[in-house]
Amino acid sequence: MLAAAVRLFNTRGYDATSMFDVAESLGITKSTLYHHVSGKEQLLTMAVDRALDGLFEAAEAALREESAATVRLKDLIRRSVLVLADRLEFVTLLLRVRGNTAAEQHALSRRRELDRIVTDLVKQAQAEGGVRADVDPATAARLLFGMVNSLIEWYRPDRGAPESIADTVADLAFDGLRHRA
Amino acid sequence: MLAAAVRLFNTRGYDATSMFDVAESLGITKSTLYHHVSGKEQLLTMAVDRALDGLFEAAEAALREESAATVRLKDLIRRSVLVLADRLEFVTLLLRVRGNTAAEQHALSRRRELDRIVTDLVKQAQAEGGVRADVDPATAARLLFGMVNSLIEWYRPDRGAPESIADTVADLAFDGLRHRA
DNA sequence: TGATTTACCGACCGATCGGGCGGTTAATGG
DNA sequence: CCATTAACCGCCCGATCGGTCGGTAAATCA
Repeated sequence: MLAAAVRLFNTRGYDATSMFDVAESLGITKSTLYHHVSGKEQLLTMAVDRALDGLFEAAEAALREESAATVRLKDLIRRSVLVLADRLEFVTLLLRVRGNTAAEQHALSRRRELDRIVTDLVKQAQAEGGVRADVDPATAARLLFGMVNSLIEWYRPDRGAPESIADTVADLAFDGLRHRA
Repeated sequence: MLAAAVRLFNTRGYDATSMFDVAESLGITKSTLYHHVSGKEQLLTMAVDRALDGLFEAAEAALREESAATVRLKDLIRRSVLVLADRLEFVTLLLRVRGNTAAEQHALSRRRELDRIVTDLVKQAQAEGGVRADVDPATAARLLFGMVNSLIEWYRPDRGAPESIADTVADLAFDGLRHRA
């Protein structure tokens, strides 16, 4: 049910999707839908929470590792890509939230916390000499996850296994496009 | 007037912004607004066209250069960042269009054409040996512009000159995060 | 000056939306 | 077998939306 709603939210947009549309796609009436969920915003909240929980688990797992910050950073990227691929539709919805309601504001603040985690990790990796120090860590973190998050715009399960995409992304992030002899 | 509308569209979302909101932010009534524009969708169309025109000009200027494909690719990235920064709000709106109306479909198809241009350029750069050949050119193009396009999520004029951001992005894209001795 | 155009407004319309209410059928459990 | 609960529906509501219309004030032009 949540999945059906999220699919509609992503294709038509959250505002443009009516509760009637959601109900219809499930073969039930709007009244019945309201018997199961408390309202439209709850569907949104459940969906973005599902996305955020996955991303936080990925981040925490990467941070827990006992390896150099540079290695943990690369792993954070890889794990994030896997979550993106696994919970594609939920993360898609999350990344489109603009913060008009209290629930959306809360989602945005959790996203900012993720941003802080990544920025800190970049900073540590720079300090230990694994990452070039001539880029602002916050800028690097944002560009990095701009690249990762772009997956929601084009990734489809038939375009390769998540693991291989994750490797490509992490590899490209660290070594760049340039050919090396 | 267009600028005011686009600003509202970006902060509250296109669907969530009423024509009354747009009129109010201009200090006029809805009727007066309709005296100047033909409808809500026209505002959208004008805005995304402004963004697309800029991006196409950037792409064509980069393609016109008489240099190696690798250099042209790097320049395309740089020029695109400059357009993003210059027409930030228009591009922001463009990148959020989901294709529900005919006008939005048209915008999406122009975006896909840009994608093709970049993919082709990556392919040429790989053929001449300037870009590593072990990544799928379409994937590389999408990740690359995922990174570039993420600017709309965080770039603010006070966060550095567009030119320096453009250099950072192009540099990171080609050489990666890794520190080199 | 008089005529025409341009900018502007208030009032209104049909459609759609999120959500609520009262009631009915189907399942469950003692 | 009966009572309780869960799943379901038709119908309705108040609010809001994009857009229209008839008309007025101000600018422009002959």
